[in-house]
Amino acid sequence: MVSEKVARELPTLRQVAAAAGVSIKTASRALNGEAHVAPATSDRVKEAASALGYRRNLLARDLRAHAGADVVGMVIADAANPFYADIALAAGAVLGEQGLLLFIGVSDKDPASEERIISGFLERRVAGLLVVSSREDHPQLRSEAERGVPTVFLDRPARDLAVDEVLFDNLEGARAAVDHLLEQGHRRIGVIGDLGSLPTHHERIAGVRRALTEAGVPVREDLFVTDVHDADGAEAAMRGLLTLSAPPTAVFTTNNRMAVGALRAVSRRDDLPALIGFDDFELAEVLGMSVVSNSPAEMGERGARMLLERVRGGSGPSRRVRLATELVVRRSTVTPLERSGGDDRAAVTGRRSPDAPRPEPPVVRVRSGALSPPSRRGRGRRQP
Amino acid sequence: MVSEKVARELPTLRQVAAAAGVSIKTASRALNGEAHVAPATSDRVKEAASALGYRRNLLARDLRAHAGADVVGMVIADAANPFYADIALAAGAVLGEQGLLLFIGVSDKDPASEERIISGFLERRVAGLLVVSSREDHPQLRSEAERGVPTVFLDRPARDLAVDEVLFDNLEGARAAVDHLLEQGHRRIGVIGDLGSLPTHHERIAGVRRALTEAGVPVREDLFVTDVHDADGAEAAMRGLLTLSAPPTAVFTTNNRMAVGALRAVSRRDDLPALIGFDDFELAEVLGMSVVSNSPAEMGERGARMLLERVRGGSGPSRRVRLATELVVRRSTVTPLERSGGDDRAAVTGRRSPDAPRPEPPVVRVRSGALSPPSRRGRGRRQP
DNA sequence: TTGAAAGCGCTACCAT
DNA sequence: ATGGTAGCGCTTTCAA
Repeated sequence: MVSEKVARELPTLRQVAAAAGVSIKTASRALNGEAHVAPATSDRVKEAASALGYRRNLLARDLRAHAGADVVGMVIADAANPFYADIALAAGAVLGEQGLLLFIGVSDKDPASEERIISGFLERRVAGLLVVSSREDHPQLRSEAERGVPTVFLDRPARDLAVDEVLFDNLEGARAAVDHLLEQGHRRIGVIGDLGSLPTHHERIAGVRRALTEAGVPVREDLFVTDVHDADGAEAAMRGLLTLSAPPTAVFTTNNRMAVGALRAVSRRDDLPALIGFDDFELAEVLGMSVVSNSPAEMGERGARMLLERVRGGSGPSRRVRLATELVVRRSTVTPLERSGGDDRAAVTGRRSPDAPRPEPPVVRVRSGALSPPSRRGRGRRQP
Repeated sequence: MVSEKVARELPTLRQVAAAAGVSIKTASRALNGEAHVAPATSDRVKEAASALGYRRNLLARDLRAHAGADVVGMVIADAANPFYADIALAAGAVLGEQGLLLFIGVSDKDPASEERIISGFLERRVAGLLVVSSREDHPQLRSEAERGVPTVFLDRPARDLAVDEVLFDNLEGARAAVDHLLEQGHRRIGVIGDLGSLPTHHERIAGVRRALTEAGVPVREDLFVTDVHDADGAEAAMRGLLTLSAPPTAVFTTNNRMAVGALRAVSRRDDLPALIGFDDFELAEVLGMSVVSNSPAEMGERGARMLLERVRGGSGPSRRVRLATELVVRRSTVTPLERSGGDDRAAVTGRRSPDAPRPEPPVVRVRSGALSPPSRRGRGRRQP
C-alpha cells in the first residue's frame, strides 16, 4: 500500500557515501575516477554504489560544473528520408568518437516543432546544435548563435544567421543533370520540385535554368511543377505532366522524395520520359535511375567536425562548405538514339522465361564544387 | 582580448529579476505564467527577459522540481532504415501532442553504443524510455526498470526485463509468406535472414519452419542463409543461392534490408526466383515485390501510448502487444502457372517504345494476430 | 588522502 | 500581489 513512487527515487551520492562510510566528496572522487583516493576506499564506494543502484545525476553535475553537457542536439526534418538519417548517423559516429552524445529531434518539417525541439536542447544547455532547418527564419537562434552556442546548419542555409554551414553544390549538381539531358537530345524538359521556400530548391532550379539558358534552349516553365510536398504529391505531378498534349521527354526531380513519387507514377507504364533525380537512393541502381549523387554521410561528418572545433573553443568567422555532387548515369536517361536496339527494360522482380542478361555499366562523371575528395559513387549507400 | 567565453554565459533568472526590478520569485512566476502576478509586472519581467536573451535553465528546474523532465528518450538501431525512422516519427507525434519531447539516440546496432545512449538518458532523468534494442541482455536496465523508470521495448523483446513491449506477430507473418509460396507451387524455398541472435529473426524462421512442416514439405536448411548483417551481405547471399546447382525457386527475406540486398542481386537477371519479404518498403510496389506488410507507425504510436500511461503513473504488470501483419501479393510471387501469358516484366525506368499498360492489382489478405485494426496496405507508407 | 562548506539556477514553502 | 529562504544533487574551493 506504500506508494510505488517511493521506489522510483534514485539514491543520491550522499546515500552512497553514507553506505560506504566516507564523505560525500570522497565518494564523488571515487566514482569519477579522480586521483587521491585510496584504492580500498574507492572499491568500497563503488560497491556501495552498485549495491544501491546509484546512477549519477547529470542535471546536478552540469548545473554545478557550468556548461558541461557532453551532448549535441540535432534537429532533422524527416526521419523517414534516409538522406537525413544518413547525415545523422555519420554525425553521431564522429561525435561519439570524441565522447559526445548525439540526441536527435525530428521536426517532421513543422517549423513550430523545430522551434520546440531547439528550445528543448538550448534550455538543457547542450554543447552544440546541428540543424537541418525547416524554417525560413530563426529568431530564436539569433541571440544564441551570437552568444556563441556552437551551431552548424546542414543542407539548408540559415539566411538570417551567421553560423557555419555545410551544403551541397546544388546549382552545379542540377546543372549537370540538365546538361546531361540536353546532351541526350532532350528539349522539352520538365521539373518536379518541392517547397519553393527551400533554398536547396531555389538553387537547384537555378541550376536547371542556367543549363537551359546556356544551351540556348527555351525554359519551359509550364513543365515545372513546384511546391510539391512529398512523394504522393510528386506522383500526382508526374501523372499531370504525362497527360499533357506534349509531355516532357525528360523530367528532373529535385530530391529523392520527388523521385520516388515520379517512379510510382511511371511504374508499369510504357510511355516513359527520361528521368533523373537529385540525391542518390538505395534502390536507384536496381531501378536504373540516373541521379545527381551526393553524400549525406560526408555532410554529417563534416558538419560534426566543424561543430567540434567550435565546441572546443574555436572562434573565427562563420564558414560555408559546399560539397561536390556527382552525376551517375543509369538506364533511365539513355535515349533511344544511343541504344543499339533490342530490349533494355528494367526487369527487376517481374519474372519471365530465361533470356540473356544485359550488361550496361553506369557512366560516371564528377562535377561541381571542390572541397571534397571524389566521393563514393554507384550504389550510393554509406560504406563507413 | 577578453575571453569570448564570457559572452557565452546566459543570463540567469536573478539577472532578469534585477533588470525588471522585482524579486527572483516574482520573475519566476511571471515567466511561468503563474497566477498572482500583476499584468504590468509580468510584462516588465518578460521584456527584461527577452532584452537580456534569457532562456530558462531546465537543468536547474528539473533538479529542483524533482523528476520533472518532459523528455522521453528513444534508442534505435539503424536510422537509415526507414522502418525505425517511421516508428520514431509516429512515437514523436503522439508524445508531442502530450507535451513531451522525444530525443532519439542512434546505436547503429552497437550494443556498447546503445548502453551509452541509455545511460545518457537515464543520467539526465528522462521521463521514460523507448527502446529498439540491439542487445541480448540489459543489465544496466534491470534496476531502473524495476525501480520504475517507464520503459517500452519496441520490435524486439527484452528477455531479461519485465517491461512493456510492442512486437509484430513475426511467426504468423512469416508463416503467411511461406504458405503463399507453397500455394504457388514452390517446394525449394530459400531464406535470407539477419543476425541469428535477434528474437525477431528467430520468430520469423520459426514461422517458416512451421509452414513447411505443416505442409509436409521438407525444410531445406541448406537453402537458409542467416547471420547476414546488411543489404550487402544479403546481396552476396542471394548470389550464392543463385549459383547452386539446384537453386531455390523462391526466397523469403526476413526484413527490408535483406530484401534490398536480394533485389540488387537479381537486378537485371532473368533467372529470378520468386521473392517475398518481411517489412513493406517504399518502393516495393514500384518494384512489384510481395511482402508481409507491417506498420511501424502503428508500433511507434502504440508504444508511445503505453509509455505515456506509465509516465502518468499507471502501474500494473508489464504488457506485451503483438501487432498483426498482412500479406501483400505483388508480381514477384506470381508463378508462371497463374500468368495468362504475355509479358509482365516490371518496366520501371527502362525506356522503350509505346505498348499497352498492364493492370494487375495486388492481391491482399489479412493474416495473423489480432489486436489491431486492419492496417493500411499496398503502398506501405505511413499516412498519418 | 580526506572532508566541510559554499553555491550552480531554479522552484517550493511560508511569510508579508 | 510579492518576497525571503531553503534546498534539489552535485562539484568546487579551501582546509585538515
